[in-house]
Amino acid sequence: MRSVKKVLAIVGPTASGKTDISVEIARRLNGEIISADSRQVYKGMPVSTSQPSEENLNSVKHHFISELNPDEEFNSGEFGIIGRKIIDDIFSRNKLPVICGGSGLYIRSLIDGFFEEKIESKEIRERLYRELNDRGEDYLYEELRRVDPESSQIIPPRKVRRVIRALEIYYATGKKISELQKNLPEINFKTFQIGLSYQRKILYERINQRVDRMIEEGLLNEVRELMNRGYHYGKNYPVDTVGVKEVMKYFEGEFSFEEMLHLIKQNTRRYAKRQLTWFRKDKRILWLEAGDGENADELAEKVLKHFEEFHL
RNA sequence: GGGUAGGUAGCGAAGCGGUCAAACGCAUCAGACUGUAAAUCUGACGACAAUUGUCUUCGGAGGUUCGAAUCCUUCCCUACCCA
Repeated sequence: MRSVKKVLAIVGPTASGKTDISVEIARRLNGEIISADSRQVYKGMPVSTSQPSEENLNSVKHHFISELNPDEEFNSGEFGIIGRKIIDDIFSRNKLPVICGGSGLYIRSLIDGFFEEKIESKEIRERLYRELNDRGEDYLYEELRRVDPESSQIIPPRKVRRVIRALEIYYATGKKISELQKNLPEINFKTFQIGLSYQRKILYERINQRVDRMIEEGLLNEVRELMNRGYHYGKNYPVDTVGVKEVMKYFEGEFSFEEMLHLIKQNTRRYAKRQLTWFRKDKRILWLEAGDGENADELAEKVLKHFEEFHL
């Protein structure tokens, strides 16, 4: 008989200090970090996405950091599939997988699994976008209602992208997305999720400070470089990122430096709020009140204690 | 001292006799979301009851009117201009 393997996941909103804590823990428990962050996977934006420091990257093995160019597509489904392979591999080397990230959907895909069929059709998707243009979103929604009523119940009419994705799958395979979504993969590990929580006010202060630091660390140069390489938030989704988009608009003269700074902070706060809404819904997460002054070591200590007490 | 423009809910800003608790934007809060998720989308937002409900608001005080944020008088304040 063998016990089910345990995986540790550290979640929380942006600027909650996940990165430092997870590195500390990985160090102590002989772990490797699986970054569950939809933007840190990309190269060329270490400052804007607050990637782990060079030092951290060197001291602990990280996965899904700086692996793709901003014109390469990636998504939560693929992340889950590849991530699970990596988790198996980490276990096979007798190490502990430590998931760390703020992209809720990615984490869900990784630890709970989405259907694994890879369905993507550029042509169909393009056709659907053309239809959207010509006939509007109501038309597409009607189409979905006809083709996959169950999904149309779940997907709000205004969420065009999801309507399109559902239709894309239907036309590419003849299968309904609502049916596919019932085929969840087997997950051979159990995840203990711990969330870092702060009083809203403190979190917002941390966010504001972090944005100021990003400027000092060369955010503007980073974005300039992205632009020089031809990336733009209008055509490369990975670059449609808080902190990048605003700087691009600043360079394009859309607003002043002050306005840009203000907007980055504001949008980051909003992002954090959405993350909290997402994570709050997952009742499996154990929340750890992080307070203000605590350092990564102390917090890591607490996380470890809880992790040890977590039994299946 | 004179002139002009203003003072509206957390801020910005509409409204200029009834349909105004008062448009709209922002901030804030709450929520949805299984393959672009740092994205996309929804709702609440004077107070209280928390669905049709009640109460207190539109610088202050008076007044006109069946009825005022909207008209009149007066006072206070702000900005700019002339002294």
